Amino acid sequence: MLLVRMKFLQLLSRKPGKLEMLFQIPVCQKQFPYMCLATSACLYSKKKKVNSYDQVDQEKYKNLVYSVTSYKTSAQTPETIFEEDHLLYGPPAKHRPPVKAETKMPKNWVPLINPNKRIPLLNSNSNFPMKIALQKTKMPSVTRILQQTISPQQAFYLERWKERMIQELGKDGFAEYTKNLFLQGELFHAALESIFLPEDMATKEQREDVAISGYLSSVQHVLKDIGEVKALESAVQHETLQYLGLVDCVAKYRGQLCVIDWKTSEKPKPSLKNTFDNPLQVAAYIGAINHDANYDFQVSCGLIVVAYKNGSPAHPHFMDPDLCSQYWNKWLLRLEEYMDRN
DNA sequence: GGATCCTTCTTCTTCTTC
Repeated sequence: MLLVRMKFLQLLSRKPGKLEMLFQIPVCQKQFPYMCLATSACLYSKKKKVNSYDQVDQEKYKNLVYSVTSYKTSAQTPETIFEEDHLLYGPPAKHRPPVKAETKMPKNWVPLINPNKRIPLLNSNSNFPMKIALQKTKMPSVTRILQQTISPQQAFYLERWKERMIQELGKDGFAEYTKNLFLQGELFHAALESIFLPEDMATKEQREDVAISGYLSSVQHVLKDIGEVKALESAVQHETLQYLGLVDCVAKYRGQLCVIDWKTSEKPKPSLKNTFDNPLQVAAYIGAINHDANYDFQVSCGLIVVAYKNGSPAHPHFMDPDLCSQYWNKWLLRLEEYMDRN
């Protein structure tokens, strides 16, 4: 045992950054209780007096030392912190098995598709897309609800990322960086809007913006599959569930009517799973449109298009009605959580 | 005209080797 510990200390002195890394306090200390090297030091001093190594659970501490020496901060996740914690302190007193998300159902379930909506036989066959302005109401918005009910795990990774970025860029540098990202997203949206609007309605100053030309070429192959644009940047509200949002675009994608969300991204997002809460956002908009009397149609599909700055082909993630229903249930749970808290 | 709102983004395990 002594040998193992000495080896451990040697290792620490060999790798100068290691000790600091071990003591680095994570952001969400409450949610992810942290192991502390003091445990080991404390044991050591005790052991000096008692001198009874035989009583020590050799296997347990061998594992502990191994876990301490083999983990790096970059590999730290809520799971690994839990694991280390478990190794040190044993199972938590009040341990409940995690509830499976798919078995959890919202208390107040409302269908995604509105069974009572009457669709006119002859749709208002107007050439230009709908654009309803936001009303001033007390209703919470989709993004606000999603932001305020983010999972502890997502919050942990986001906060960690933010801290690292600030360390690298400084507070002002990081603010500048975020501002730029937002601006690109906004410019990209504006450019798409003028592409979809009939020529006479589009803004005259259609100057080729260098900042977003990459995103636009990234999305070219998807644009070919888009038609019959029915709404652009239009406000939607769910009349029974009482939330609102601003829908990017409602149009047909390969013949199917979709709520479309255009995203700009620095990292590739080749799968829907990479888009975090975006599918919930889309499902929320679909439900809202279907329960909003301003719209004389219903939508049952979604599309998330992830565009890239360097112009490489965007990833279109199509959400069929079944997938939309699954995310609709997840959204209802988040909405419920928000409403319970507010 | 100023303040507020909705969005706009950001996360995701690693490596021991030719």
